[in-house]
Amino acid sequence: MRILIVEDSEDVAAAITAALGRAGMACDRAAGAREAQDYLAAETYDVVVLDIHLPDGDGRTILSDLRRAGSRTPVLMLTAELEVSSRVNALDAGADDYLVKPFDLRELEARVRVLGRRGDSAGSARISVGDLEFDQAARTVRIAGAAVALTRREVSLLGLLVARRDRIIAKEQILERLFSMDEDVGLNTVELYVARLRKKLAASSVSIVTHRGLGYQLTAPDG
Amino acid sequence: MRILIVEDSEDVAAAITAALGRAGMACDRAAGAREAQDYLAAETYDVVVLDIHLPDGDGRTILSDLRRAGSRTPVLMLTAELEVSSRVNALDAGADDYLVKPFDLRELEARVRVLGRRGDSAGSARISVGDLEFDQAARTVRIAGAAVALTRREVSLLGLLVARRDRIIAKEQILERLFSMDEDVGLNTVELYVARLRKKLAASSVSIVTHRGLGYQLTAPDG
DNA sequence: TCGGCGATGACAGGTTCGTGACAGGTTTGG
DNA sequence: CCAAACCTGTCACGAACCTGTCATCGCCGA
Repeated sequence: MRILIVEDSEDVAAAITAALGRAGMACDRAAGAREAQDYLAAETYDVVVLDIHLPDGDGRTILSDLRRAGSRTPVLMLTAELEVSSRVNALDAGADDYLVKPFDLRELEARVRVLGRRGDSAGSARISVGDLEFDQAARTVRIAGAAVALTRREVSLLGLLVARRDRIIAKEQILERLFSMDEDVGLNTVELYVARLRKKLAASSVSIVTHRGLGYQLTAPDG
Repeated sequence: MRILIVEDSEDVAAAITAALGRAGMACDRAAGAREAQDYLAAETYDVVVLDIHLPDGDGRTILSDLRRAGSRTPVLMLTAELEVSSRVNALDAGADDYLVKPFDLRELEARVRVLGRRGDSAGSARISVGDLEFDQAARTVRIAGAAVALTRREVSLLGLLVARRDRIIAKEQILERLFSMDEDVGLNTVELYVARLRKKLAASSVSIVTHRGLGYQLTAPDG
């Protein structure tokens, strides 16, 4: 899951990045309105976390520009004000959700996850494919009921594959969803994690199929 | 378990904090309505103890705001009035329980504990995992029938783990549930208590598994 | 058969955890 | 009221583990 955080405060941005990163989301951070516009033009994000107050502009402007451009990317607004008016403003401008500062990081994480799921058609937090059960919230994986130990990155990768089962995902897409911008990582890394995941899922009925030049695909027999 | 106490009287608040603290609950205190709103926006609580009479507003207002915002956090109201009307008011506004002042602190503790359990899916006050029995009310732990001496913090930690057995709990989550706002404690402390708990539970069949970068998980063989 | 993409073992670096020792604070018991 | 015992949280250091790069080899498709 790829997240853009638009927030001028260094500390707040770092805290959000850390929390979401721990939840397996790849976060890019823009410190201002202009930077945010650039990122949004260059990349596709699953969710945008947008501070309403920015040094070089208003978050609502970014939001309405984004919507005018036809983007439906879910946006969660951060507002410092408690007034009803500002939250009505935010929702009117096209935000999907809002949080009032100061907020609980876990709540932010939960809401971001909810928004991120909106994009996928997969609704539930617990998904089964073949004899494999994937619990997104608990970040646990079971094969025929038996727990499998995965690392953070492996869980993230499996989450991607499970969310788009039977569909082919390009390696570049996986890279983008797994790593943030400032993690300069080679494409080979994706192959590596696919290999590691395959090894750990060897006992399962699902398998990760390679499509040369296209990407990877998670499949289950009869599925 | 994380508790918010909204009470203007210094003495009463201190007494409640002490009593609940002794029972292993991490308590924050808000002296007024405004402060309460801020806390509620910033943190997630397992239970809110809410005085109906506040210097800068009515507790029922806070409550109905909270419910309108979609929160299901259990709320226990404190009321000085004996009339039926006020208790109906409280429950109508969305309170889960109420107590009439003056009240017995032990009764308050018991009711708060009951409300706290509502949030976890774990219904009973006595839970067993493997050969381990955990009694939340008495705060006692037994391994195959033999009592184990745990400190307050150790019991709280174990309670968290037991309530979410088999699920992975992030270290940050544990920290938030174990300590209140004004206890500024490092993440390392969680690791420490996990270590201490492991030592004391060495004789048990359950074990606390570390998932690097993800959190801890309580497991029992065959289950 | 050839070119190139993907798979995989080995490894170094960095991060996260585990744990003993210690100091401050609190409770307990006399 | 004092002292002893105990609970608490910090620090520091070492160990374990995760991560990503490299290099090599296999395998697919043309």
